[in-house]
Amino acid sequence: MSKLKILVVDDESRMRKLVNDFLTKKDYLVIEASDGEEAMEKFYMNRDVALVILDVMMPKMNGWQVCRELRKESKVPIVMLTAKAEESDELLGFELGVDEYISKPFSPKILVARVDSILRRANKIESGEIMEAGMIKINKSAHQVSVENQNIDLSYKEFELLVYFIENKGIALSREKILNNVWNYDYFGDARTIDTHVKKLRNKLGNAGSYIKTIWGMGYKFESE
Amino acid sequence: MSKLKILVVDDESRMRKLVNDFLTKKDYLVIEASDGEEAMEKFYMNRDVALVILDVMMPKMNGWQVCRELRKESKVPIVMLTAKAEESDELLGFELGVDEYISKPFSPKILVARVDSILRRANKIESGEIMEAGMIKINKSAHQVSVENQNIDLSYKEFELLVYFIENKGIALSREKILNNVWNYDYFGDARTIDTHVKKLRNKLGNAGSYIKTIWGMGYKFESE
DNA sequence: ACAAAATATGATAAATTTGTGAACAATACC
DNA sequence: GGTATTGTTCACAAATTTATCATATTTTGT
Repeated sequence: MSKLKILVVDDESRMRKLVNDFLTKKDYLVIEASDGEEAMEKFYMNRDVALVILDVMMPKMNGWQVCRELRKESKVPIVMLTAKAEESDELLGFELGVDEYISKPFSPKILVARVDSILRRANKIESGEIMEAGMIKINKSAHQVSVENQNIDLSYKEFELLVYFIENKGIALSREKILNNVWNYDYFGDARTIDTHVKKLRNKLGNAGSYIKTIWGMGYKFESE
Repeated sequence: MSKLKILVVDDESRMRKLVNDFLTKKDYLVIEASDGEEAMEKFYMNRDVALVILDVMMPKMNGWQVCRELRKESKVPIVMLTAKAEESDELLGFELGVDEYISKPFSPKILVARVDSILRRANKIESGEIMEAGMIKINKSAHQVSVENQNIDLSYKEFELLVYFIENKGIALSREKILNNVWNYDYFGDARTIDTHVKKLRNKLGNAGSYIKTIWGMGYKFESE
């Protein structure tokens, strides 16, 4: 399996280097950004980022803002680094969907341990990596999908699309958003191509096809209940 | 959706009660156990436990042992409570597959926030902010509306209109204003169109339909009381 | 109570959006 | 190079939403 990408955002280069070193030692691939804007750019360019480490105090766009922006686009796990351990800050963080909250100064070992823990929990690391949604089971590493324990064949794009749907279940997804995430962000094709893929996917999924709901005038939504 | 079960394991009944109270307030169903053996028993009896909160220091079987036992059986998220904040302990915890590590004394609010966060991540909790107005609940990201906990289907325009009303509740809105905000600003149609949409909305909202008040000679106003 | 004005309602027409099948293009596979 | 598979585009039918209009009902001012 290829290395997992981690995006480290901090304005202090010393801090970035420290974190980078420890994570690299643990065989992660680290991408750095020195401010919020750069972070968002790098994130768009690296859609397969597995986790983001975010400093709260930064110029231009602070950590909370970056967090909010990221959450509009993605469920990627977020670890916040903060100087002061204010309880209200921490609560705000959890509301925004922060996954972990580490106050400076921290032990790099702990940081790495928490990163490991989050990624393990997010099933990004090894562990068969099986996603379930209703009667659909997906083995991501084996690129295998089953419905009611019956294996089905999906093409590459169909598979990607289904995974994206399931990773964002319960969320209404516009065609634009789907294009940006499942296709490359610089894809300029017709958004209606999604319709065709959805049709095929629904067909191949059989009974589970109805999990993909059409939201008229808006896009699609996956719901397994 | 039914309540999520949380198993709280601690030998101090005072602590159990404290945690229990806060979690119950947040609408979780709490099961208590006062030592490791009882914890395992209760866990076997309640296979649908969504999360375990575990004190480290306990007689008979300490927290680490319980953790190990649980991990043999299940991937249920585990939160460890510990008196001392020893780094080595924490590292051991992560190795054992502990999801979160909170050192005493802790703020109950933080505990609840972390529990929420873990369950949200585990996809047990529907994510996304929810707007409420009287008996109406709106999950904007899911593009879903419920009245008295019963989901209802709204068309795109109806949804937009309702959101606009609720975002401006208590404020009298002229037709012109509504057109400019819910329709495109360059829409030159009949303002009477709104009447029709309001009618449909009131209809679909059922009992909550009366929240949309007519202000004669002026427009409409949303009020949920 | 009555007329005038405004809103509610129901039916219907118009406009949009989506589903679908087929053609075409790109890519991977022998 | 040829063939099979996958991905994209397009056109048209089907589905759904939205706008319009005529009519009924309600409100207001006198």
